[in-house]
Amino acid sequence: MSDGRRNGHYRHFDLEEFLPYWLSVLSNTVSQGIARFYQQTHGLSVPEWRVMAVLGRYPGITASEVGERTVMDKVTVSRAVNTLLDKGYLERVTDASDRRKRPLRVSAPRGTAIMEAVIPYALDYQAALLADLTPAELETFQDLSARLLQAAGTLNEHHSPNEPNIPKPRPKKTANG
Amino acid sequence: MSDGRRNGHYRHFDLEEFLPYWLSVLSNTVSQGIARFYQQTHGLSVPEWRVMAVLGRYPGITASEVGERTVMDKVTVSRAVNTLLDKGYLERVTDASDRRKRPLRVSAPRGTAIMEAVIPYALDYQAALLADLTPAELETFQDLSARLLQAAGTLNEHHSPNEPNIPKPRPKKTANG
DNA sequence: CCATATTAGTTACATTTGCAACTACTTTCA
DNA sequence: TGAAAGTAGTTGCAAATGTAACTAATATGG
Repeated sequence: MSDGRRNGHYRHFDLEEFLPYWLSVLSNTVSQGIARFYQQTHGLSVPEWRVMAVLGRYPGITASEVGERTVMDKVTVSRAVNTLLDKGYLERVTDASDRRKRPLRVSAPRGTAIMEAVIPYALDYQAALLADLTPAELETFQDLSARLLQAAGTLNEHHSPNEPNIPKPRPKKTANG
Repeated sequence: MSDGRRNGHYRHFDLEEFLPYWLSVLSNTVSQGIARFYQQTHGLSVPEWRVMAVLGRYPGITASEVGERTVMDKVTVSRAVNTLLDKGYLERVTDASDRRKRPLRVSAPRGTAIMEAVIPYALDYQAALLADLTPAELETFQDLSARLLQAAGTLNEHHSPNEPNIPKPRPKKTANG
């Protein structure tokens, strides 16, 4: 029974129990607390925070590499990087052997100071979130998440909508449903 | 050790292992496939799809109630509802005993047809995502998610940033990561 | 009853975001 | 070599989103 009907009305469907929906709610709720912190107290947007975080860990990578690691598109990264440069939180040079590449790093005192303020808060926040879970449960959760992510990834490659039935109202990329 | 330092540089921090971040990546990846489907083939945005879904299940509720059930704010709901009315997928009346209230329902042939097309796809997509998990694992995942959501909810109420240290660069609400 | 507060829903404005097109530079290969 | 193709990053424009301010209707309390 995959035709969507059962006695004339459509198959039972509860948004609340629909995986994409409640993952979205969970993600937004979990992100909210920490995001509000670094936004309100340090003026960092989510993309900015992500850029700082990966550059803290991988100094000298380029914007493209930041994008790969953070799953953000290059426009988002570009804008975040430029804002952070303006704020003095990042330094940018030019790769002499390939002048398209602009390696980035967290700047000497200012950028480092921000990270030293935000990271402990982020780790404490995460610890508080996970306080109820045993280490085993956390590991299970990570494992199951990883498997779902894997499944979603392969599904999205192969399982694209067969053919649009409707005037194609302008393709989208965003998601959250 | 919660001061963020260790030998002069900040505490080890991996964005990839940070709960808010990877939940965001998971949520986006999982949502992408199904969202692309109903967007490209039926012209529904994420808020529109959510509105249709809850109205399919709870016919006759108002926009406010839709907002509560979908965790979307009233402006988003209002706009989605008006678009859906324009498209002929919803019907709206006025509550005689309280004329502020405008009960909504999925419209007779057109709205129903959309739902009959999208719901089976959504359920099949979810089934494909979960195909690798045993029923027990799914239940575990739901349980752990629920506990995380609960924890995040209470954290967000009580654990607000103590006091902004910086010129408050324009409060935000959005979150992810 | 009437002033005030509250609730449902919409509108306005400012930001954010995303895709496409663009510039600049490098690689490929004929 | 040098034209074509590819890569790094930016910019322009249009759509989506969020906050606050608004209208309309109802409830409350003196």
